[in-house]
Amino acid sequence: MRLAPGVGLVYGDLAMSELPKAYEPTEVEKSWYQAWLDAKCFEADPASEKPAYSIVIPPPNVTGILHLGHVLNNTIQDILARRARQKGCEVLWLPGTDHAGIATQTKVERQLREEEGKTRRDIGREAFLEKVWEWKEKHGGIIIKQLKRLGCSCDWSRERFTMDQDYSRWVSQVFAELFNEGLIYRGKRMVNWCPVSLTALSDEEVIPKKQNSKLYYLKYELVDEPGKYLEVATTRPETLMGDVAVAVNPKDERYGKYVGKLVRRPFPEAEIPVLADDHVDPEFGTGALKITPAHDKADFEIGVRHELEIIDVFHPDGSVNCPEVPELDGLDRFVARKKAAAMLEENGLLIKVEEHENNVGFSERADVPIEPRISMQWFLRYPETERTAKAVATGRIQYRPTRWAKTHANWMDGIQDWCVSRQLWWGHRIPVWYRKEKVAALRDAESLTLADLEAGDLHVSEEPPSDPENWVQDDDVLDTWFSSWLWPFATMEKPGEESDLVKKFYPTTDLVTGPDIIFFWVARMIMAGFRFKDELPFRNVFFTSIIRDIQGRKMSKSLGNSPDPIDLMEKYGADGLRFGLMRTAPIGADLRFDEAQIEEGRNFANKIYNACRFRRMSGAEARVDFQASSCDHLRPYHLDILAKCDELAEKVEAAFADYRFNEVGQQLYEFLWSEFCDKFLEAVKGDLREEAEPARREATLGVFDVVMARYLQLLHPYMPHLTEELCARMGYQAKGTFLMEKTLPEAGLLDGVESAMIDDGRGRATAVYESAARLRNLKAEYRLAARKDVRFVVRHGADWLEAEADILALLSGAAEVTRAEEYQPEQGTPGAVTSAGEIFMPLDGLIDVEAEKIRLDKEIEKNTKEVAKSKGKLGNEKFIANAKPEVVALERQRLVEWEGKLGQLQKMRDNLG
RNA sequence: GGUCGAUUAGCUCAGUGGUAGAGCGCUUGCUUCACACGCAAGAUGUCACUGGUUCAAAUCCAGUAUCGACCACCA
Repeated sequence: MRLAPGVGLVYGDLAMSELPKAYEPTEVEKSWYQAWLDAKCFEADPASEKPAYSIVIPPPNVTGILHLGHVLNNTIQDILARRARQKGCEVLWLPGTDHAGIATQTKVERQLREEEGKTRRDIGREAFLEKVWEWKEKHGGIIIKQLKRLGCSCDWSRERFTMDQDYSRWVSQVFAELFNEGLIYRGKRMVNWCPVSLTALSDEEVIPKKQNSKLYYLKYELVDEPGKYLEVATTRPETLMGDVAVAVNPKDERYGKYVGKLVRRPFPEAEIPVLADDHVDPEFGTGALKITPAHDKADFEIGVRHELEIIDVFHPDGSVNCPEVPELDGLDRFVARKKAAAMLEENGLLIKVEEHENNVGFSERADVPIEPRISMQWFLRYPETERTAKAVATGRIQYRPTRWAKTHANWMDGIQDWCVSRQLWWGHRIPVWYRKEKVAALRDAESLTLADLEAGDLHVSEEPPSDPENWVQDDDVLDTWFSSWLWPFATMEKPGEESDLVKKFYPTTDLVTGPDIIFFWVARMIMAGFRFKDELPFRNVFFTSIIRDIQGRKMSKSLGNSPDPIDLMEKYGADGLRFGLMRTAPIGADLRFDEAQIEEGRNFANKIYNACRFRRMSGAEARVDFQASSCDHLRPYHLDILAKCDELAEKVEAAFADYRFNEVGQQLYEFLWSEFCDKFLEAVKGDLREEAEPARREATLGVFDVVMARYLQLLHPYMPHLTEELCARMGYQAKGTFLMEKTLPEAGLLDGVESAMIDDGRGRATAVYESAARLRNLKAEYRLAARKDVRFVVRHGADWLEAEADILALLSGAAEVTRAEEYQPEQGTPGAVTSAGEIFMPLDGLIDVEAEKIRLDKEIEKNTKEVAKSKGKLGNEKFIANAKPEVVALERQRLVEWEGKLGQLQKMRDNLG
């Protein structure tokens, strides 16, 4: 049965008291999400008068599936968005997905291989791209659906994709603009080449990994002095065919005499020079370095300095390309390594092999060692680096935690040009066309310049040439991040027109993302924002924790240690998952995921649900108009919980202001469980019975409702579905309206109530709660915890004792609590000194006098220690002089309490003889 | 090698000068008319180590150890 949104959404006409004992989130969550969508609650109105609040989602890979990192990240964004709505903002949370060049293409290629046994080249560019689009249509919606399941309040009417037509136009236009400015250029450079994906990669896509390698010591014969050798050490003997020199440090006295001489490269045989270069470390290996400019970044630079030849000995796929050495030609580079070493050994040129740990750069996607390789690529010299560095350094863009600003600064400091071209097909094709008859020359040109453009041989623009038959487009596509860096504004408007959306919502307010993509994305977005909108793209960046497994390992598919969030949601509810994760997620440190945390979230949802269920058993009509200031029957427990609720609102506000999401969660948890349920509800339980005095009953129902209604609103950003459900079901929210759209009132629940009355009530409530705990403890010590017939007798009781005696009895599980100032306890009667008075538990001889003596002695000892400690402090002149006045006052008060209690305990003890 | 971070109960984590905390787990007792996804009571800590500053340090400073991240790398 599906009713109108607002009331009885899921459980139909069942009264709350007839509901299942345990909260069942699944259906509730789905129904409310649909109700919000139907009512267009998430849609942003650029024409709104309200202050703007905006976030753009870090777009997940279009074919990706939800993992815990997404859950954490998007829950935080949803909390921010929902909280902003409650604070009266017009909220735009703009969602979308990223085409994720290599990742997606790799998946489709794998499918093609598995299903049809073909490669992308077999079917051609056009057919392949069709397949990718098909794949995107089929799998692209998954992560979006999963985000909806989580409860994300994104404006789905504005969902974007980095390969949408308008978005693509932005990418091309930006490319053309930067080319015209000379910031984008084409050149033959040493790049990180992935031999599996067959494309160049940016430095950021290379992951250094520690490897146990071998260091081969080999020797080159001196041409002039046959029989004499120069020894070198290398981890890569398979590149030997590309060696064009041996380098030594100019300061190295051992080798000075060899500089300028020739040595013999064994295969293919050649004479190569020995030269001096500062880069060489005399301490490492033999102090002599073989130079392979084609396959090592440092060697390449040495090669440039000494004008050496570049000999590429690999095919793009990493196999050896060296017909002169048929033994190695065609072998995979790792096979060739062993073979080359064996060949050296046969010739007596291998001296020794040592175990050696070194760092090898791996391709992020394909997870194989990258091959440094010379190739023709497009590069970008970053724009606006100074403004970007400054904006972060000065805090104009606020990084949280702030220490990431330093990481940002370090990267900006040593920033290298960005290789933006990829030899892939899935992505934004580089918007460069070569005139047909000149294409060969232009493609091989060492550089392309504006002169080529002016000569009409080159076309660089977001618009294809009008006479396409005369042109050939560049084969490469752009790095995925070359589109992502435009995300904050390219999602909001078409190129060349300022949209209402941008006017209202740009720059965005908060960005929530992982610190692992500061370089990939965050820093680049700032540069793009400055360059193309002349404005920073966001004001705050909140970096989330990285989620690890319980052993501290990164979550990864291959380890199988990454729980499926959908399973967790089915088991614990989306709200349970959200709350459990948020309550423990540390700010600024890694999070070790433990499913027990999520279970806690579910249990918490159940607790709230049951508190409401309990309330509903006492009548369906909600007292939403209840005013504490005009109620004559407020009891201490009412005042206490109302005050705590107001305090909660303040604490939550303060924690939100600092983005301390775990603290918000903790405060919400403690209030409901420890204060509201354990104390308040237990104290006023009797008032909810039908036979209770009507005025008391009304007051308690009223207080319950206003506190719960306010509480649910405060909790809403964390547990949106549950709170919406309960507000509807409890009648706190009028039919057809939504909690999620309700503004958070500024007024406190106790506004208008005299503060003296509040203080008096809270004092009593606190005394009752504390005393009850002390009495329960006393009962438990005498193994009477379960007995309900215990009577307590109070001496020197507080003046309000009679008024609260029934509650004290209820909370301590006693038959009654009575005042008797002249009471003389029998020898051995256990007792406790509490803020409500000296309370005895007469047991008519059941108690062992000696046992009670021991118990009291222990307590006296403890109190004596505290008194001594406190006296020591207060007797210290420097403490009095230096400590804050309130600290001293607190200490004085404490001492008085300890001393009073100690005296009373002492008297009790004396009575026992 | 450089930078940054972490080290608090068996576990996951709060706590940032002034009485060591939460949840889970553990022990004991409760089928108490909201909740066993629960209630009550309890045990468990040289706050990594060594110095220093201070009347007072888990908290501030310096150093040490261990773990981790990032950056740069010696082939």
